[in-house]
Amino acid sequence: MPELPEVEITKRILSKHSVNKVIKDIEVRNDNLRYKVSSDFIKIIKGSKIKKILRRSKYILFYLDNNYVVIAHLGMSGKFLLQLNNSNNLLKSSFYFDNAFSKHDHLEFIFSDNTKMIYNDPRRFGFFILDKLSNLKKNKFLRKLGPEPFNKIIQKETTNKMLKSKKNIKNLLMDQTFMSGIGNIYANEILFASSINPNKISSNLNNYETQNLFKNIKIILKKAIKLGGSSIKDFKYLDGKSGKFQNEFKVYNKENLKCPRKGCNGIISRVVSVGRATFFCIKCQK
DNA sequence: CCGTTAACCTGAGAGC
DNA sequence: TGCTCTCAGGTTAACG
Repeated sequence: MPELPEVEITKRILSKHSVNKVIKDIEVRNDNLRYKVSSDFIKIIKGSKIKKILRRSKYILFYLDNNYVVIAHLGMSGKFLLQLNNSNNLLKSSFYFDNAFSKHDHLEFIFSDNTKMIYNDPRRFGFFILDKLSNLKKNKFLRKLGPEPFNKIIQKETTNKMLKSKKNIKNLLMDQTFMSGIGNIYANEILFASSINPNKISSNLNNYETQNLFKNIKIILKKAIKLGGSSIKDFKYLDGKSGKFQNEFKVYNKENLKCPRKGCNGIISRVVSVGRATFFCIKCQK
């Protein structure tokens, strides 16, 4: 489902409702996620309190008071639902399908105040693993992640890496070891904003293009977070509201439409690169 | 080491 | 209606 902005929004909403709650019990309805939910998952978590929830790249980290951290990834279709005490309805506090499929509610975290946090994931590409707080930096998944896009001090180092890469720039942006958090939608939108052709080989970018690209990475992601992320298909969040950034898409899913750039009357093309739909204007993205 | 491909999985929508 | 086909916000093992 989600890229950095959507995961950030999910994290914020979960933080608001689940921090400082004690996990009374966990019901694992289906442990067959991308990685099998470990057999001691319940044992270790049960009775602990969620101290804080952070995001790293597209991962959500639940810091427990027993020195363990739950590392969750939402894959393509994962989402959280919250069931609050004072309501019979699920608070639509994360991305969900309107006709939520209870058959894909795989994990249910039951808090001591009887509110619930449910993990729903039709495609089951998401996963939950546990690690000790002291081991977090060495964690198999977290250790290979590239820097967060908002990290100011890494730009020089990242630029050097970019100028050495023979990958095309779109695939590089989506490479989580290069920089973490950008997925298919935002890679397309960032490159349009930067007037760079997604097929351009990274090492061929000039100084202006790299500077401009870094600037637009921050602008686009910040704007997306501000607008509550992108809700495509019928994903919604927070009391049934949708994210609003999908209304700002310039090229994603805009095949054959007119290029929205002022003065450019090109047509948006769709090509497939590394198995992912790539949208761009051949006229103004060089 | 590097870059690309296939695979993991379910559901929606298009076309017949 | 129902079948088949394609596509979907991600990651990674395996391959050349």
